[in-house]
Amino acid sequence: MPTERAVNPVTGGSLLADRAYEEMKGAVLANRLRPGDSLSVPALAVQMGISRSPVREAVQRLIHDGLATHVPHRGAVVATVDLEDVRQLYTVREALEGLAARLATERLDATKVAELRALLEEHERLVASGYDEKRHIEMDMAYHRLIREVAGNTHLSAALENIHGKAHLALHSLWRSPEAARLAVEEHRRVFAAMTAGDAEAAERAAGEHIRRLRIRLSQAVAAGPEPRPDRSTVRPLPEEAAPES
Amino acid sequence: MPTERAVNPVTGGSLLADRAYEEMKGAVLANRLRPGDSLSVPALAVQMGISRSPVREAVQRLIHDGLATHVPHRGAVVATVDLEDVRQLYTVREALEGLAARLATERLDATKVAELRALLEEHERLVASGYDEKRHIEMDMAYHRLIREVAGNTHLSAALENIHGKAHLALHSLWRSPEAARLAVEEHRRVFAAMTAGDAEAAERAAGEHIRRLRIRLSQAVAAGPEPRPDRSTVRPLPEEAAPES
DNA sequence: CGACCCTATGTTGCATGCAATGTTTCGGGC
DNA sequence: GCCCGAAACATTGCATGCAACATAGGGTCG
Repeated sequence: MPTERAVNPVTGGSLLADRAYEEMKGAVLANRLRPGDSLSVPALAVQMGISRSPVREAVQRLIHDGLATHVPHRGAVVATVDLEDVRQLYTVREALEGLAARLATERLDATKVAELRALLEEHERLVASGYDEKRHIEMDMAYHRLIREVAGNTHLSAALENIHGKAHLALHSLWRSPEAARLAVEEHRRVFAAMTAGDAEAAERAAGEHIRRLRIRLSQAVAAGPEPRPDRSTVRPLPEEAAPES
Repeated sequence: MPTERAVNPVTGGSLLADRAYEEMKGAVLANRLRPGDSLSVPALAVQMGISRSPVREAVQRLIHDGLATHVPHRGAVVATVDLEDVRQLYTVREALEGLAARLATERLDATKVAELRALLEEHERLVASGYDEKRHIEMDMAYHRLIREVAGNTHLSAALENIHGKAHLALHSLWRSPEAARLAVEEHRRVFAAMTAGDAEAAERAAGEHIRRLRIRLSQAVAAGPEPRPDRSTVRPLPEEAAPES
């Protein structure tokens, strides 16, 4: 008995399944739900006050995205990414980001250059003025997103977006570092330079190099000592950002 | 009231949703369902003698795979791929197949070399002895599949598999050619040579080149005169391979 | 003859019931 | 105290009902 039904503005925007998906995905990417946490369809349905159908759909999408795995009779669990996964993920990402940078270089126009520069400079200011994990990640993602948008290849974008999601998940459980943020921006700057110089080959190399270095730094950090990860397996209420109880 | 229920051997093998998905995917890839054909959930459910739930799930997976698109209140339709899609698809595929070839080269062992050689030679025999569209496509897919299997990168495989599906769909609606089959095998042979020589860089280049040439040949063929494609939009019974009515 | 409204039809997304199946736990026997 | 069996429990996948909504088609009125 839903108190009120979300209206469907034709282009499925606020369908329950979508909202459930977005909410859960957000929780996973924001590390509010951690690898190993169980995703019980019935429990989540009750929590969100909706039926199991849309929740089931959302969970299946998460699984399809590689953000969760399906454990036969124990509900789905948030995916656990190990170091090998990360290596593989970044190997693919290296090739794809390189390609994106090359394509983007060939399609760059003044408007996009300005947007890229603005993003980059804001990111540089951010990193220079202390370390804000959340903001850094946002800026980083925005930068890469803009590049693949400029590249203008639907299928490349889709593939990259998948990789990004999983990579993001990996970062959460394995690593975080202020120093890395600085290096990331520096490397972004290098890709930007090659792109605005119109050198597609160099842009491709720089972008690939950026991801490769990311992978190496990540491996080293993990080898040195992985983040402690408290193991929990029970369902908790989705930790809200700040939720007035209704 | 299903006459009999498919048993679930834990590792979801013969679930109704899976079977529906496989059946529909097969129909699309085999061109029995063509771009533009409508996929009505209720109709398909009746056809297969199951309820709408698993069918709905299957259709959503197809959409997620890019093999179908969602038209708001008219049911889903088999995706239509135009030339631009193909170009984009093959651009990405070029990078990924190249990467796969490089990785595979680094992990090759005697067993895999033998398997590759066997596949290749069978393919050469096939092409030399006339043209069998179906068999050619099978061999081609098997070859690429084996390479990405040897490459041993889960996420790369997943990405490539997606691309493959859509590319396959594109080939059906746009193109077929005996000459192309010959060239494909020849280029496969070149990749194989580089791989067995242990030259990962050359393998990557050869694989990329293979896909790039494919893309070019495809574009030219389409420009010269696309295959006639009868437009149909009604739901027909899934054309069975050879179906005794029950 | 054309524009318009109104109904019939088809699709969609959600809720819910249910049987099969696997897991976990708890109690009893050794 | 430990092992084994059984029942309670949770999850799963499928079937089905249903109300909202959109489109198409036809009949009517101007």
